Amino acid sequence: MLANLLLAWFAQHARALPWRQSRDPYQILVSEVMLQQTQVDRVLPKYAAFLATFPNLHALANAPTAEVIRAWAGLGYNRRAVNLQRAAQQVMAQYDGQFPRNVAELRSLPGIGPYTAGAIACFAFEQDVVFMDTNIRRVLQRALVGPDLQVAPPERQLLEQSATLLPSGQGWAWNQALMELGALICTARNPSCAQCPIQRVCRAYSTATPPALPRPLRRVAEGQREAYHGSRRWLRGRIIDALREQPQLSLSQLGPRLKPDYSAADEAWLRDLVVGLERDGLVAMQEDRVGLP
DNA sequence: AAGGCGGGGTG
DNA sequence: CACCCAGCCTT
Repeated sequence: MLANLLLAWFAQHARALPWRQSRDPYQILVSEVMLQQTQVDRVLPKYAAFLATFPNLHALANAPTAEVIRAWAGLGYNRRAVNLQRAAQQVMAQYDGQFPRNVAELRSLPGIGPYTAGAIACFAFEQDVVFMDTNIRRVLQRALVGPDLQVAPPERQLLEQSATLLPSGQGWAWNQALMELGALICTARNPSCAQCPIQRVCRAYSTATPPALPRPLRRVAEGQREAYHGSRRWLRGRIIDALREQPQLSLSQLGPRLKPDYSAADEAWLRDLVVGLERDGLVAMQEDRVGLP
């Protein structure tokens, strides 16, 4: 019953997202990696541009890594760009350019974990496999367990239930629909239970507690708003951004772009950041100059 | 089992 | 501000 309700709703309300129109494993791979911890709305414009620049596996595998990192601007988690290209290169080298179809082999590619391997097997090759992401987890927990997300069943258990509920031959629609419901209706905050197609069979709905009262207004602490600004993560992002514009920079050129009062005494600090980026394959250093690889 | 990794949007 | 977002990798 749950599956029937969910799939009927999905057939009516699914967004026409570009990666849903494709079964090309390369295009699916690109979309899934971009969507790791990144919202659909932010991915959409980058996705089209990326595929225009790197239309197929061959183009991506053979591109300068610097170009791939540039195409990743605005998406965050820049290591994903490096791993995506390495995955493309590995498919070319180890699989003769033909994507492996099973989850275990997909899982061996860099940057492809349990979720993405399942998603490619399902969304590109239309296999009846189950996997977990933040939307599927929340939807299944609410529907099958109840409203309290604090008492989380083991991941394995939710996956088993998903596999049991999955209508044979419709894995693609089942997983897409779970994720779509989580994105549009069964949201983390303020879910739209009134519009929910599965409310009749949802444990969280039948035992739903009234919506929490609005939080008391916090005092706006203007002074201490920034914890992220100036952090290591932020600095790494600034370095990559600078190198997207300027192919090569010396440390003494780079430093002032991160820290207005940069001096020679800061070089060890800056070098540590650069070494970290180098280890991630995001920059290359030669002599005293830094650049995208 | 934790922490690191980007960046922007939302309540 | 705290939280959220189609996770993955290293330690």
